Amino acid sequence: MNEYIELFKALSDMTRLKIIWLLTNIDGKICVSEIVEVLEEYQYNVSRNLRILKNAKLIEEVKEGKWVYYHLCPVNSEFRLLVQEAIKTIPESKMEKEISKCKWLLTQREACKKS
Amino acid sequence: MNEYIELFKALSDMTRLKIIWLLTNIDGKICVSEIVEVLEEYQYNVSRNLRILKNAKLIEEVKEGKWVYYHLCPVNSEFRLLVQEAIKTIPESKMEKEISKCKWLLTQREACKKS
DNA sequence: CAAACGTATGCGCAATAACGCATATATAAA
DNA sequence: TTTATATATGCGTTATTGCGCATACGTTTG
Repeated sequence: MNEYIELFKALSDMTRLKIIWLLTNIDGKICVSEIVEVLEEYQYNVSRNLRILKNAKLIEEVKEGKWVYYHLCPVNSEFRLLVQEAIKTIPESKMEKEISKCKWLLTQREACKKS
Repeated sequence: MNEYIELFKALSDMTRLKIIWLLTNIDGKICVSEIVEVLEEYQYNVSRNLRILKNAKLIEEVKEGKWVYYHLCPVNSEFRLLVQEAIKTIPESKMEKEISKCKWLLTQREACKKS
């Protein structure tokens, strides 16, 4: 049972749920400093919560130079799939400020690559 | 967002998840003393956790004489539906002892009514 | 190599949650 | 009306979690 408890515990924190919600909705990867800016949260808190999400096997990290990108783990069970679908139903209106800021950030990121 | 957090928090405790799992799987109501016997947990802990589940709007109570029966709340959102489906996928093997004992108890309850 | 940038983490404190115990309340049975 | 049964809850203690701060670590850039 502990895996389920750990998953629910990981999701029962505002910062962490927002991170997972972001990753679910942008359907891609995002790095620590981007999350920091999007959520307006201290870097050390974001890092710590990312670790908790990683331990709960919700996200995985990919290092790219001095950046660490995080993305959702591939779903490996019906249980996880349904929970992820549930999170997907959380309406954008509850996260409005964050998601718009995030989309802008991702645009910026693309712009950087091109220049 | 707080409603989602509260729901996940309610589910991130072993006793509470077991209670919800039981209610989901027996698809009916169950009273406090039955849960106490099934989960082999102190009565006051069961009562307290039932209150937390009730506050999270996961369960409702129905008083019948000196007994208080609890059952799942009717689902009122896509989110809640998916979470409930997720819990349904938690295999019986993880709760084997509890569910068999529970089924026996419910049989006993029926037998009591008839006699 | 030094400085700058991005990320992670150890430490200590404060808030919260869990739990054991005793007891209160409510209903039913004797 | 006393007693027994079922459930709930206040109190104090302990365990867990979250967070701010300082700082360490790793990579890149100058």
